[in-house]
Amino acid sequence: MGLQPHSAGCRAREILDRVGDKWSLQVIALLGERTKRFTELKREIDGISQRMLTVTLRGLERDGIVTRTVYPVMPPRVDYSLTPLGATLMDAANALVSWAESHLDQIDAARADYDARLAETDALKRTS
Amino acid sequence: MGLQPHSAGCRAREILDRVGDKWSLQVIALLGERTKRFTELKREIDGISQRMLTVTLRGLERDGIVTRTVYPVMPPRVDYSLTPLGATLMDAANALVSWAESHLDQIDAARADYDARLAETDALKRTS
DNA sequence: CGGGATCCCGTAGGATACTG
DNA sequence: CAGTATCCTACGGGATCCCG
Repeated sequence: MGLQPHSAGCRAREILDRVGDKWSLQVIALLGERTKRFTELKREIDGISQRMLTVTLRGLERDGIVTRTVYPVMPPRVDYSLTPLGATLMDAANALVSWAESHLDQIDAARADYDARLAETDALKRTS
Repeated sequence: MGLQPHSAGCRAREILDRVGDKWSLQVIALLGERTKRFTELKREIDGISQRMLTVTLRGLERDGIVTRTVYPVMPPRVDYSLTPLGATLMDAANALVSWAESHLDQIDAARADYDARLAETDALKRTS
């Protein structure tokens, strides 16, 4: 189970192909709170275009992660919510988010360190 | 903690920016087995170009997730291995991989269902 | 309001050739 | 062996306009 040699690559790929894009996890997170409308999501996700919100929601709906409910009224009203499957996905994603919250500072430190060493190396090259 | 409303979006983004790319998780998975050489990784990761393996490894090294050890011999020899930080990331990623293993069939089913309904709807349109 | 249709661009990433 | 250097293309995704 888990990150195994042979199967891991492809399985990990498959899931990242679905939720590894720019917006899916944010949509899932917000729908995890409660059912929301299109405009509500758009307002809460900073920087998303309506096109990408539509595309993202369609993809999640197709994968059975969110449900889409259309009310035939004027003006139109569409509700989105997480399916049970979507809820389990959100739980799994939490592990990564938690990891991020507790280790991102270490990554930032490692980066700064790496960049500093690199700059130093480059400086030596220019001297020679 | 976890996938929370406001912080979730950005935190989730930050981690996906680092491991959400096409190859990082596979590299991490393989280095989780043991220390490996460049060519070894290239041989085991199907479809990766040497350019992308280099780029991926550099990024992971910069983020403190893998270490790079160069032996000054001819021909060159470079070993890569997971850092402790990288090991914790691998553990976290396992949650997603496990989820994938147990739910990907549900997603495939949902997709087939969605596509079938869509084709049906389109057929009706063409009739009218 | 909740999209669909177009146009457009930046960039991730593949193929290939060269090097210490 | 383990890269680096170019070149080039596919596609994710933004901006804009239109429509029921």
